[in-house]
Amino acid sequence: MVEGPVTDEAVRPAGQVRRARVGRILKAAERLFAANGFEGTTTADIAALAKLPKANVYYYFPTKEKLYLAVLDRILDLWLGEADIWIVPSRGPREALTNYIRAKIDLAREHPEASRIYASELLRGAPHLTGYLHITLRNRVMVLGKVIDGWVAQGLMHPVDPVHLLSCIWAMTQTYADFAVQIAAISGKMTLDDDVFVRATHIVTRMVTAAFVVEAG
Amino acid sequence: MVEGPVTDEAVRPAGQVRRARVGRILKAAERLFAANGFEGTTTADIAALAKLPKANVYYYFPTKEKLYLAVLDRILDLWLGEADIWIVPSRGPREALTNYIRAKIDLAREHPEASRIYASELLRGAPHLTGYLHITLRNRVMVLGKVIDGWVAQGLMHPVDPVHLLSCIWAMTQTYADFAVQIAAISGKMTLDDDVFVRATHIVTRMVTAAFVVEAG
DNA sequence: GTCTATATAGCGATAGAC
DNA sequence: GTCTATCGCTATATAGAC
Repeated sequence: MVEGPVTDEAVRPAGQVRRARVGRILKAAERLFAANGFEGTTTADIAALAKLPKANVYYYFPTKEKLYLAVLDRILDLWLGEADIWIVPSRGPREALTNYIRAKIDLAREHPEASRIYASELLRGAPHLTGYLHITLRNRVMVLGKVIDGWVAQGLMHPVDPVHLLSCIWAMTQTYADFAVQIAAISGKMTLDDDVFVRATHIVTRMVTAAFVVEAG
Repeated sequence: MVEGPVTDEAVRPAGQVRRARVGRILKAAERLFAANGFEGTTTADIAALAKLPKANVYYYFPTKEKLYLAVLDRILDLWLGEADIWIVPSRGPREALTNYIRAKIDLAREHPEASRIYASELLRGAPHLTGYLHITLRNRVMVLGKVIDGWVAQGLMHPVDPVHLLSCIWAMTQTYADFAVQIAAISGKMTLDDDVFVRATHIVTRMVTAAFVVEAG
């Protein structure tokens, strides 16, 4: 209470070290959880990849599970990010869906490890995502569904169940992250290159628009 | 060497016990690996679910990994099973793809745990499936691709890269097994009922045929 | 062939020096 | 705030009785 700035000056430099190390730990954890799953990853591995002593990891994250939840939180922020902004009534369904699909494919290409952790969580029955799935995501789907229903009512789209349409779009776009090794194998490639993502964007867009977007004119 | 049937009679009943127990172990292991992953499943859990002492599991399967590989082998047999028979030149693409998609959705509904174990394996980079992916599956895709290319050459289909078409079909059909909890959550259901699978079959078929099958007449 | 009892290793987590 | 050394537990795997 004596001097205001004291605590600030004492805390801020330490806070920067903290931020940097927490960031390193989260990044290492994301890589390893994506590659090996929760139980398949050891805290020693995470510490080694982050180039920190193991006990230091426990200083910032009291348990392995808390660390995992922190990783998951960042992923949900990504997931709830930009793509949805395209689905608004003012755009036609063709433009909206085209851009939405492009955004989702970009996400799969730029954050494949995030996608894999999310997929792992769903495969296991999503024990840490019940609130997210039943409240946050469900509300999002209902909002997007209203927009789609509106286009249907205007005769711009053929009738379609938004839940299934969105599930299929997510499945197709995320498969290029989650199952990349299978797609690479059947393509005879070692890894997915830009060409694959360009073609993926086209084919997914084509399937969705051909099936549900009413021809103009 | 004294009597021929002796060994037969001595061995066959034992062999039947063996088959029954091995079957119980494999079934329990499949359930648990699907729910918890390889590292998340303990041999004690498997033994308990199979209602056998733990050491008995080790009698039939020398290591946990060998047991996992046995489970995986059964899944690959399922995966390489019936669906592909629909993709033959003599049928038109509409009939072929419609039945192929129906078969894949049926597989997802009837064997969701198998699908989840396979998905887990791909997520981890498929360390146990390199031969399957690069040889067996790749050959299958090349055979199916030839049929599709043939339909394109005949003007029955619009040009399409078979690798992407198949990847998208697999993604959409398997998502109803792998990510069932997400689809249930956004639908406001506790579990996926028959209605969901019927709609799924329709929407996936519609997307594929609308985009790539040339209109008859 | 079957099962109990146990060896051994590796992991999550912590105590305590600095 | 940071790190070394270590604890306690759990899980795979086995030895050996029946």
